[in-house]
Order: sequence, then C-alpha cells, then structure tokens
Amino acid sequence: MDVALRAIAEPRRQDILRLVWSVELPASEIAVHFSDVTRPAISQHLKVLREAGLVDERRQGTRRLYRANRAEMSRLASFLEEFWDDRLERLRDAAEGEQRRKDAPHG
Amino acid sequence: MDVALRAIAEPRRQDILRLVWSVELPASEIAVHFSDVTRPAISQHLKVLREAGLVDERRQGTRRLYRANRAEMSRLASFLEEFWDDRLERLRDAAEGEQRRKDAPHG
DNA sequence: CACTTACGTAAGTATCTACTAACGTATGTC
DNA sequence: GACATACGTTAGTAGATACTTACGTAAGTG
Repeated sequence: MDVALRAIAEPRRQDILRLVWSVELPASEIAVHFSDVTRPAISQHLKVLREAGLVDERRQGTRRLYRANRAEMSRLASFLEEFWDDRLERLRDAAEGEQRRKDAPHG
Repeated sequence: MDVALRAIAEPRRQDILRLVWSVELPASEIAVHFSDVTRPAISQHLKVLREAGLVDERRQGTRRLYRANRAEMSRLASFLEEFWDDRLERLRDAAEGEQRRKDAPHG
C-alpha cells in the first residue's frame, strides 16, 4: 500500500495516471505527452506504476498498452479515509494509554 | 497538495499522524514512541508535516503540542477521489482526442 | 536474412531525503 | 545569574530516485 502511495506522490506519475485513466495507450504515445523528459524515463515511471498495481499492462504485437487500475486507486483513497476510521482510533488509544486519564477522566 | 501527498507517503510520518490524530502530544512524547530513531529525526518529520498543513502546532511553555489537521487530511483524500471526477475526465479528453472514437465508447 | 519499430534495461549522475551527532534557543526553576 | 528542560536547526552522510545516454530484445516487414 505504501508502494502505491509513494508511486502516486510523484507529480509526473499522476500525469501519466490521468492520461491512461480511461483510455488504453501505448508507452510511446504516453511519452509523447511529455516533451521535457525522454521515453526511457516514462518507461521507468510505468514500471513503478505497474509494480504498485496502479496500471495494468497488455501486450499487442510490439506494443505495450497501459491503462489505469481504478480498483487499486480506489483502495488507495480508502487507505486515506481509514485515518478517520474507528478501528484506527482504538489502535491509537493503546498508544495514548495513561495520557487519556490525566487529561479527561471518564465521567 | 503534492506537498501533503509526499509528506504522507512516508510510513514514519503516517505513524506520527496516527499518534496525534485525536490527541495533542508534545514532540518529546511523540519521539518516545519511536525507539529506532532519534528525537531530532522526529522533529524534522514534524516540520515536514507542519509545512504540509497536516499537523497544527501550539506552544505551551517550553513545549510544542502537535495535533493532526483533519481538514487537510480530508482534502488529501478528496484529491485522490478527484481522479474519478468528471472534471478531470474532460481534461483527459483533450489528451485522448480521436483515440476515443476508435476504441469502445466508455459504456 | 537485414532492417525497422516499440519498448524495456543498464550504467552513470545530480538531486533529494531520512537519518545522526552536535549545536543553538526559548522557557522555566533555583 | 546559573542551570535544566524541551525543542528546533545545522552539518554531514548513506541511500533512494528521477533523469540521461547507450544498449538489449521481441515483434513486424521487405
């Protein structure tokens, strides 16, 4: 999960993800959209995204078609939402421990 | 926004955020929870989190009390959700162009 | 087969980053 | 004032990372 979070923390990879959000695109066409960077750099970003599960790859002849994996993106959004989750509050409680009694005695 | 995303991509800072999610804690007490790292390291992480707007700082005597900024975390979660948003789809459409017609219309 | 196309991979580099040890600073106590 | 406490900051370092150029490879074309 942290792998995916770190992958999407990079602006360049966010741009790539948006490009292939609902269209499948070959690597070369993705690279064309970024004039300030070489094709191998994009290839490396695609590798990071693929290993993070954020894009899927499909081969067609000599081409490799990429598309965003929305399910994985959804899990990523859920991860952030879980910061608000009650289950995590209980984990936190363990860390708080005595601190809580001092500040607000139950009653 | 990328600042916040990059800030939370670090597991150590995720742990810190969870600690101060609903309790205000002084820096030293936060540091105590991490035995494999020194206090200055935590101090530096707190700076990153503060500059990203993910925690608020309050001074009390010689101590500095930290607490998570839930509003900013909420905005961060929204940012990820916006990947699904129609507004972004339109931006992407510009990049797609004709490609869309050739493939299947997204139904 | 040679040649091209489309792409990943390797090697090298500059920059970033998470960390430690040492130092600086504000507040409180005597 | 001297001293302790709580904390940030600086300088330095090992490792990660985003990039470039050069090379490797698999699939198509003649």
